[in-house]
Amino acid sequence: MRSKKRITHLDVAKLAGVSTAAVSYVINNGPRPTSPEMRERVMRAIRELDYHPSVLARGLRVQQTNIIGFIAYDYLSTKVFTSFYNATILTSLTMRLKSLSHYVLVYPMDIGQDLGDLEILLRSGLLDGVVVRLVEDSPATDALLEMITATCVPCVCIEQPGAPRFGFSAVSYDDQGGAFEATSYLIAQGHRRIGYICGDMRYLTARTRLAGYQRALVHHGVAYDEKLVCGNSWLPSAARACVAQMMELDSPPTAIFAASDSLVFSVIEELRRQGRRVPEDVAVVGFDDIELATESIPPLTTVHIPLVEIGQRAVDLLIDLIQTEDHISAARLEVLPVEFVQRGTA
Amino acid sequence: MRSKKRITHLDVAKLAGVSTAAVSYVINNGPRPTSPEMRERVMRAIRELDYHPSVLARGLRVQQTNIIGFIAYDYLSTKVFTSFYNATILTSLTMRLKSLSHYVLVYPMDIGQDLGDLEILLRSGLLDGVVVRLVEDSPATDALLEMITATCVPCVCIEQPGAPRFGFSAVSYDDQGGAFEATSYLIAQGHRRIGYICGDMRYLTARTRLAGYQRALVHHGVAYDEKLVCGNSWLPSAARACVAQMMELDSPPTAIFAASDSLVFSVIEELRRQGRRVPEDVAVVGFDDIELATESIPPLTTVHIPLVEIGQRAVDLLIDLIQTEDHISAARLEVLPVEFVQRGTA
DNA sequence: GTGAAAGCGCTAACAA
DNA sequence: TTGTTAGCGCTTTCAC
Repeated sequence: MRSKKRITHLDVAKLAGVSTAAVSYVINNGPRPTSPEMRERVMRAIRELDYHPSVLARGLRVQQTNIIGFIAYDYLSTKVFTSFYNATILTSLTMRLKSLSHYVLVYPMDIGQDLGDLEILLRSGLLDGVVVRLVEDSPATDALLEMITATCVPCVCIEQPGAPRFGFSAVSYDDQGGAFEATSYLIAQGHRRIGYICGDMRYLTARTRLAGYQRALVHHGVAYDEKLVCGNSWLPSAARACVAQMMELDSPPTAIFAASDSLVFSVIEELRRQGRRVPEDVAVVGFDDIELATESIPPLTTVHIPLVEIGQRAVDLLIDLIQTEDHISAARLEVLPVEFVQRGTA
Repeated sequence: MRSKKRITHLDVAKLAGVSTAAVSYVINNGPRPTSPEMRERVMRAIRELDYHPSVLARGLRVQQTNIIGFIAYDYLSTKVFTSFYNATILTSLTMRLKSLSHYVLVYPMDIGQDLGDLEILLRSGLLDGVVVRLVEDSPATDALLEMITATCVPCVCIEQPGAPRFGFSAVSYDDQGGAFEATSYLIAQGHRRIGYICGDMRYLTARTRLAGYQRALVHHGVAYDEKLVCGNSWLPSAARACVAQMMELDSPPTAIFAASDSLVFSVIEELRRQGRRVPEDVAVVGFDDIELATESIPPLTTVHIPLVEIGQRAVDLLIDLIQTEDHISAARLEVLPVEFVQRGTA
């Protein structure tokens, strides 16, 4: 890198006794054919010198770096990667991109934060494209999307599609369908008093799941009781408080549907503290299917989100977008199905 | 990026009626002084054209990209970012580097995996430096460090220092001291039968904490009983099994020290399942001080690891290393203190 | 089939 | 004080 003089393709060319162009053709398998014999000479020289091309020089020349940005746009950027969603998606993106010889540059950002720094990055030419995880649809998010549009950097949204007018491709999952199915399951089990623990309602996902819950009630003719809907946070304390409150109702719930698995753990904890058994006294269903869901006793009945597949699809769409030169390929909105997983808590 | 022609410093120079060099001097505040008047003209042209420099071109020229790699070298790279440690460190690194106008490129890697791809990256000139999180000290890790050394890319290790012969700077924390203190605390509370739930013993940290536990016993003259040491996994099921087993001993533990907070949750769960109260019947202490530690009831007594500070220090050391041109500045081994936090479980 | 050379956008040494 | 220009290392058009 430093100190040592860098080996360039010129060194390789000299040693192999060919032109620099030839070296390039060999390395890239084109765009011009090369004789096997020259090929061999070049390869040997490369090995001998331990030559490694400079991405910078190549990038400058071809205007492409094979680096993709992951923009995690969330309320608390300091917690961004400790969140199950972002961590799982980041992992999935990284793996998929690695298999395509691409790298991932992470860029956490607070919702509402100044967009200037990100714009500098996007306009710097460092990134071939970005995937941005969206969690809501406020004006701040619109502003972000607006800015990205202006930079002309290929972009795919994840989890929440941006406003349609931006025309970005997006891959999300069937949040409402999952909530509908989970609730329907509980109804089918004979439950008529079903509590719903909302997550932080600033998140679109929390609202969509609530909508699915409500739609299921209506669909099956079960009365909606707002006393059975509670919470506005992803924190354990909030879930416990909600449970405590609900169970004091004259007609307490016989089942509880929580907007996330981590919420469910607290729900169960509080239920047990009150001496109630899960699922015998109160059935519980979660959402997410986090890793620990199968580890708990009993294992969680929940809704599986295909986060890994989401990351993979996002990568595929993005790479596609980048390759179709006039990247005006129609925006694709993919909504992956979720899967209700019946395990031990309901 | 594409489609639109890129605005270059030449455009700016023309519009401002100055030389391209002048543009560079203004943008970089040097290395030559510029008259305020010209400065103003250039700045205006930049704004007018909405000019953004190309990192690629700049990088090629100055051999510096302001991109740092984060190599997460662990057993299961597919789980890498869902781990509390990596996620927290990544966040900390990213934030610190952002404040220094640097970017982070993530590179998860399985222990023992082929090093070829990483070498290509390191030799590509894309990265100014790397911080690598180490969790053990096997030959595989040595091989990794060997390779990094050969590439001459500035490197700082995190959590575990590499073998001294590589001479890398490292920032870790006082694992053994923390375990010693936690155990000593329990002894001071009058406990003489203290169980220890090991994590996955392939991790150096699991072994070091065990050593701290043992040292504390010896130091305070408490008998060591190997029947009180159990486990070889970070999974909840393992912790529960250990607790179940220990509590059946003729002389069961009155306190349990677990190698991680997540383990503690399972310990408590199992204890409660057996109808025992925490901390009245059995005191419990964890390690890590994860976010949920304060959210549980009762809140966890645990050992706080300054992961955020570790990330920051690593960044500072690395940036320092990069800037001291002849980066042969002596390796610095920093061991940050941990903090025993007495809360509700012991 | 192969080589020479232009140029990607920038910085900094050299001139003036 | 400011302008000119030679590269950084690579790809690819153009000429042979």
